[in-house]
Amino acid sequence: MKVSFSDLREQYDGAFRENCPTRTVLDHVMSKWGVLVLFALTDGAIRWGELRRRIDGISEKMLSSTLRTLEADGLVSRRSYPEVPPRVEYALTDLGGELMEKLGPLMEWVAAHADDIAAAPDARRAESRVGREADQTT
Amino acid sequence: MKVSFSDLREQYDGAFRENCPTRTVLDHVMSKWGVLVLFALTDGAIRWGELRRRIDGISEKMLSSTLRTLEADGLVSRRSYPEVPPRVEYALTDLGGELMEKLGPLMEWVAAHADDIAAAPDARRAESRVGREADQTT
DNA sequence: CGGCATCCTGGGGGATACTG
DNA sequence: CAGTATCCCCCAGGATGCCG
Repeated sequence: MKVSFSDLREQYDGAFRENCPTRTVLDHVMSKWGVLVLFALTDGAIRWGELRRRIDGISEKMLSSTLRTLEADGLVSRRSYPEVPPRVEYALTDLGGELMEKLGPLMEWVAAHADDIAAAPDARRAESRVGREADQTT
Repeated sequence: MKVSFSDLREQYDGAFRENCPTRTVLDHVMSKWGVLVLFALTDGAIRWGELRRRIDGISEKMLSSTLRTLEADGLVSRRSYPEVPPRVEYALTDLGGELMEKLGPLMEWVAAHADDIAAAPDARRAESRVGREADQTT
């Protein structure tokens, strides 16, 4: 492994513990819709309806609740204009922006390899990284 | 936004479409346990029981199913030794290793800011990134 | 030890209708 | 337009038990 996760684990091994805040954040950010909503906001502030249209398949309920969660987490900001008809814009906070910088490379990688993975036969099982000599029971 | 998500979106805007493979991968990787399992494997191959012990709160069922999913995705390899008592080791595949390289910085960031976010009052709502002049209805 | 099989429950999440 | 409210369903996921 090129990345020293050991260091991370030493400092934040609590990530593996149930009560750790990391778990919560992970659950919010990595939730089914969390990533997509955050990702959809990377262009800048957009309106509720636009968000809904951009994220295919999301229901009003989930969009609302996801936005509320992310807002409570301080990752997304909500700004409503006292107009009629009502207009509300959502945007990433500075914190959310930082997060997306980390999330960006990941999304790119996933997008690039999605087909490989989705189409993955179990043929790839042989491609083990462990350099051990042992029988494959399977 | 410092990252050019626009480029990504142009090429892979399907990420927002329901049938897109990206969605599937995201759901698997970003699932409640997916990240933690992958993360726990970054030290190298470890045994089933060890995994279970490392990931606090995971049930046998979820560990098994998560491992099977990730294995089918070609991100994790499974190697069983024909011994008695049985021994099975799991490890990241090359693909899984690549993924974790992208996931690493994210995890570090999350771990570092988890407390901020978890403890986030709605006070942070004011910290909007949009430089617009408008009334805050809330 | 390393699992499946089974049962069961909570809440994630969709559909629809209504409101400011 | 931008939500909230309500109903309801489904399955993620925990608990338990058994097997190779």
